[in-house]
Amino acid sequence: MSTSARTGPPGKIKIMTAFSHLMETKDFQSITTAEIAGSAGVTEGLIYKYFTDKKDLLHQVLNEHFTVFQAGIAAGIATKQTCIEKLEAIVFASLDSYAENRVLARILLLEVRNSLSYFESGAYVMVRQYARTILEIIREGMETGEFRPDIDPYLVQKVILGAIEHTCLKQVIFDRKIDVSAAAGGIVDIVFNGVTHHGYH
Amino acid sequence: MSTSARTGPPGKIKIMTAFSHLMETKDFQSITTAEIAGSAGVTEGLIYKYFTDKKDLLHQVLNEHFTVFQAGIAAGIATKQTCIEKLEAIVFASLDSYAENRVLARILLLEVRNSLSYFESGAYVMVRQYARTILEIIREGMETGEFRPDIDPYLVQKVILGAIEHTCLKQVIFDRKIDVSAAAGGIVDIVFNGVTHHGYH
DNA sequence: ATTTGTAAGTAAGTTTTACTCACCTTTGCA
DNA sequence: TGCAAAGGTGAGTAAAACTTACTTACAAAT
Repeated sequence: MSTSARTGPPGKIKIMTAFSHLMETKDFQSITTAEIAGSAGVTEGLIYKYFTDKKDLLHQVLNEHFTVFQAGIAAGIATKQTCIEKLEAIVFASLDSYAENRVLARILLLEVRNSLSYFESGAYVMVRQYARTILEIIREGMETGEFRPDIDPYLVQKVILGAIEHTCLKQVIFDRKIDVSAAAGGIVDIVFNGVTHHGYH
Repeated sequence: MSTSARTGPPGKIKIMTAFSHLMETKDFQSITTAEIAGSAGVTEGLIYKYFTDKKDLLHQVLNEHFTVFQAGIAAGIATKQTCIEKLEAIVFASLDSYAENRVLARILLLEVRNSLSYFESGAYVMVRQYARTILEIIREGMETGEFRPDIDPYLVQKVILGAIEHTCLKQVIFDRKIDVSAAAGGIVDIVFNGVTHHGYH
């Protein structure tokens, strides 16, 4: 939970932790640089010593949170053997991270997408890596025969990512709880088995 | 394509069309009120005669686009009989609308979520209605036996909505084309049939 | 020990931008 | 014809993001 900004001078760490804390209750737009500086106990100008932009601060804080997120995902799939189990673990770990870390979820799902600079940031590189991990598991599953050979792996990836994100969206926006187990189980059931009856093909 | 802001005085229409046009190439944040006014051929103050806020302008423009979107959805499902067909039509029509109207897609998928005022706007009421339509079709399908009775309809709704949105996301951000038919077909195939093999239950 | 170079931090601007307000102008209509 | 109301203007304001010139701490090298 607590932002461990190990790297950098104390001023930078104070700014990042203060900002991250403010993001728990307010949206990015309505947090002012004066507020960040005041809350961090530094002067406003110092922000621009370490961050090119207010948005750069946002992206660096996201980067930090996402690093922890990535580690959680990696730990979640480490012991799993089958691709089905791996994807289950990723869905669960993702939902769990968003549920546990609302700042991460809010930044990633609500705040960064609107500006192009995000897609040039280091944080986005990590997000791409995360998405690629999912894609590769799907591909592997198609090779091993766990998954149908006639599906488009990119599309499956998008369905899974979209399902994860959309499941959290309302909860993140309105500060509601997420039943992680139920949601994760439900999502993988739908994506793996489909919603129609089968057995009579 | 062209924004038909039938309602209201000419100044209001000019502002909305100008803003909508600007949204094709720039993101909300980087469009200034001066730019909007200049592009519309009116004075800056007039914006605040018809819109409480810059964001209110965004929401009203979204409202307008979404009205057309809704009509497209309604037309898409009108002739369909089964729930499966209806959902297919909705997925197709949604993807098609986002592909055809990038401004709608960008506002809805990238720009509005970050502020709470959106969720109090009239545009959001329409979006909720759209989501509810999907939910009701799923429920109906469960009753008729088209869909499994043991699924969570809310979750299915979120998977479908998430899949639609995430499929468009990259394309909307990076201005790429969407193969609507392929994507729609792929999504419904995954959600209806699942990605694993079946027949041996 | 003194110099020196650099990183950390400050404080007072500047500029931009969303938004306001007092004031004109046109138009329908009693 | 008068006049209220709606449409529209333009100068001004406040706030917030960002700059810049400056000071302080501090480590290493001479």
